[in-house]
Amino acid sequence: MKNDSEKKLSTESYKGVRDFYPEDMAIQNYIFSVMGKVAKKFGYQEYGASVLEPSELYHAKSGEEIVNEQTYTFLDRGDRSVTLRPEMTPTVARMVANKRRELIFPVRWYSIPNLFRYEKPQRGRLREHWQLNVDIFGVESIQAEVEIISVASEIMRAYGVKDSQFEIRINNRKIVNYILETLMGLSTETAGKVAKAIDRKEKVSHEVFGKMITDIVGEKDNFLLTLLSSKNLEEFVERLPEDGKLHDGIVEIKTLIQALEKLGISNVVFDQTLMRGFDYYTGIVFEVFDLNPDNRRSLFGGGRYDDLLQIFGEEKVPTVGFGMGDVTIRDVLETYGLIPSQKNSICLCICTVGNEHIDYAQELAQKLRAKEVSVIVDYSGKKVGDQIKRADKRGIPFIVCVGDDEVKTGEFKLKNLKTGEEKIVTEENLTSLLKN
RNA sequence: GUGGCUAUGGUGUAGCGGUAGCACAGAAGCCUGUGGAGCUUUUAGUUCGGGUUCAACUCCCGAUAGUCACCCCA
Repeated sequence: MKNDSEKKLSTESYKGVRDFYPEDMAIQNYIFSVMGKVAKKFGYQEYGASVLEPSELYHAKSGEEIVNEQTYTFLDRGDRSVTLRPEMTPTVARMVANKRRELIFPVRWYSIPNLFRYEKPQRGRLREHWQLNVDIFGVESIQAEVEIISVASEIMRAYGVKDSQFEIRINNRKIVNYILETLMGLSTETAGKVAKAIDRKEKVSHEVFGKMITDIVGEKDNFLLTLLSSKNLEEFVERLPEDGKLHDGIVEIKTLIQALEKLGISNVVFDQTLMRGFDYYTGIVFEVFDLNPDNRRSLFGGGRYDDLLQIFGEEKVPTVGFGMGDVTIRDVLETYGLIPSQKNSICLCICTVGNEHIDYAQELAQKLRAKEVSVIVDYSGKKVGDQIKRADKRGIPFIVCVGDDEVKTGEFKLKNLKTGEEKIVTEENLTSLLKN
């Protein structure tokens, strides 16, 4: 029981998470439905899993720091360490590894899980978000990249974003890794730092970037700096030394660009500074980039990670996939004005004139519902004018009034609240009119 | 995690060391079988906790939340 000294409960949601009121939920559902529709069209099947995973799953792949400081991790009552999933990839890798011998490869799967990270929230970076994950397992050839990038492109188009409004940037981690580790002889750790620096190249000035590299490598490296400043793929290739491994990497990029071009996807560009984080990518990486002049930014991306299932002691399974966050895409759709207005799911409001007809109205409503019409009854007892006003405010397209006359004759005046138009109808043709 | 900025009815906003205004939204009515306008009435607020002061929404400190930059970005 409450008393005056008791503090009122806050109506705010938990820090960093969102409430979805019906209007927001409708948008969220729209965003998800487009994702699902496109993924299914490409033959991807939906899967799901619990938000809870044993913490070890992330220790195996991610660094200790990320697991300890940026996840929701706690002990359950049986002293097991549990983590709210911060990403879906380990989960899906686990699921694939678990059924490795039963699955028919290539496996095409998608999911739209909610993910958690324990971070200081700010705009566009919350503690809970949803992310479409699309992955294809078991394809070694570049066709997997062609397919996955097609899915990504098709989703953007399905939202109504024009090809001219975004571009797909691609790079090949094979080339970068080979240059850093084999040609330059850097340790895996140092190469990682350089990769991260390269990823930031676009954000900092030439001088600062040069200094960043010099600081990590220990001396000024003109070869790397020149290579990274290449304006296009041709220039990049010219500056590369003759080497079979590098050649293979370049061929992959060229093949991919040509194959996508043939599929009508021509907004693909090579970007030697694209890194996509660091850890598990082993080949082609890509990123969908918003070309909006006011707000040029990376929207989402993915790539090839062939070594992932190894943490489960399984042999490698070549995999290509991407993740697409709901917050970013929602922002883009808002910016471009691409969120369709949501239709009210309620089709009819039955207004009651006098309380004695409420039962009749309820029965009528029930008959209409049996025919799949969404209908509510206004049994407030307020004046008809008020009932209509409320129905209109709710965005309900049609009303009928039920009073003495209607009960007697069985005829109703169906009123369209948008146009104000009224039609006299019987109970039978009420359904057919409302279904249109 | 580090630093900056912000916090006023449900929403959006004024204001001042001395009685917190406005607009929209909500409720009631003008109008007991047909709405969208108008008018009238009305509900509702200084994020929380300390401090300075005769007096704090205002100044100071702390907490919380939001936001921006950095860090990180699975």
